Amino acid sequence: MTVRTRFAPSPTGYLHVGGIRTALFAYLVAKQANGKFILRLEDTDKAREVAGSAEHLIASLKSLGLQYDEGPDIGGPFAPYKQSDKLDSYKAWAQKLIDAGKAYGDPYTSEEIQAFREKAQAEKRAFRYRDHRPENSPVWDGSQPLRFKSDPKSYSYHDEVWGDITTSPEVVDDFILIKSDGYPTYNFAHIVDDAEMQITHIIRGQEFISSMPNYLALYEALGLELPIFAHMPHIMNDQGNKKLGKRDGAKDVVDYIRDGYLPEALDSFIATMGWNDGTEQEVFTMQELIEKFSLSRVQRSGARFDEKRLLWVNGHFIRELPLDELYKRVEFFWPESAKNAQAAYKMQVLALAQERLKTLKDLPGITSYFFEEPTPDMSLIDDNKQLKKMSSDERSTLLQTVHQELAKLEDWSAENIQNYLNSLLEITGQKPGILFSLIRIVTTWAPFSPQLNDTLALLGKDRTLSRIEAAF
RNA sequence: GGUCUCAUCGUCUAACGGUUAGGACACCAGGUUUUCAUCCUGGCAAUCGGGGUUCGAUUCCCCGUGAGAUCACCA
Repeated sequence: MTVRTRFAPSPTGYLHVGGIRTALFAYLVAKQANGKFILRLEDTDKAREVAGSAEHLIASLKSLGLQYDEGPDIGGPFAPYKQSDKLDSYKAWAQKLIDAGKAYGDPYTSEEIQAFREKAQAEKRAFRYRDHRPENSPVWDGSQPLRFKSDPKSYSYHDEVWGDITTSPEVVDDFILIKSDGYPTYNFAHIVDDAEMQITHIIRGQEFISSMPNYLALYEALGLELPIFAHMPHIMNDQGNKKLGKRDGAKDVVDYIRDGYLPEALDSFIATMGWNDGTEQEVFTMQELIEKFSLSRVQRSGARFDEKRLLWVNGHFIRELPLDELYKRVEFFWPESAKNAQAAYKMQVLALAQERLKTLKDLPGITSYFFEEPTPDMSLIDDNKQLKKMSSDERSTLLQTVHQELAKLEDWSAENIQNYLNSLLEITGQKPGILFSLIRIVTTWAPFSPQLNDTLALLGKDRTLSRIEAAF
């Protein structure tokens, strides 16, 4: 049997790392079994729907390389992949339940139900709809909610990450199958869809565990075979006291891409929050994730989101990238002033910047002086332990000597510059800490830069000399 | 409150009865004749508490404690 997993978000907003992790795991399970990964839009709550979010969800998945095999925009053998397009199908399944006496119309108004709920609360007992189940419910005409007629009993099932779970009878209740607006609830629709779409693994967030008894009751009533269940622990906010949510400022995953994070870094980082392969490997390529991932090694406790670690993983992947590949990735991250620069020159700049990048967005900050004349910042000299001791005259004299000597240099290669720089130490009688720092600062006016000889070589003789001269 | 669940360095985690409790991030120190980064070396740092079971518990059981999820005509 082909493994078929799905990611089934509701189009009510963006996707943060918690949501994308569920999608990633579902993707990995499908791919490692040579199966299919399906995207299904659960848009049954018209009030909460946010315009454009379906497109945004799709873009988010794609930006992390989670390409699905079937989905609302690309179709597939079980189309449509959008719940609002298949209302008739849910009605047909509901009818089976009605015919079997397993579903009935709910005669109460929501105010009445609210009153029941408050009464139960006041009496400090759990509210259950089925305690108020009407004797003779009206024939369901679609204008009232359709409820499932539950049979309180204990259920046992296996969860790939939580193991064997047994539920108690009191949590089974008469939940709503179809709302009075004609749309099915998640509780009903997802079961119908998963069955129709032949989904083999239900991989979703932990918040659904508590509803499992109701789902199990429904599978039973519908005569459906149980798929494999795997509930993912939540990713927690950085205080570790709550599941990560949009209210805590959980970022949209495409914002990470925009901020210069690599998709492969995000995938590796997200996968290793709550999962590891049992070895000491810390980062994984997508290919490795597909090979090594297993639901049974998914952690049961929620992991906290640690941005510092993400930053490290990202830097790691940036350094691993071949230069020409990195060049393609940074296309939109160059400083303004690099716009008209030659590709070959930019490539050389990038080579020096590569190991310094934590995110692609850092690029302008560490390369701008290769493309434009830097603005002198005297605090760099004043704050330097050694340089601040020199008078400006001494500094000026030293720079003039340096200028004079470097002007003689014919072969402006990094290697030759290094040799020459070394002899300059003898000529001037200065310590490297003073001489090299000074040259570095006046040629870049940046708090840090690559190795001096590389920097000067790339800057070229003319620019180097004129920047030194400007600092006399 | 009911139900379900979780608990190892600050953080992410390894250990499925026997280890000096391992790795990584972060942090600190040193090295790579200047800075930043990289890289290398070293350091700091953990089994929530209490009872059992066992020759031996991070690991199994019980009780606490703390934490999370959920209790909608939301998904």
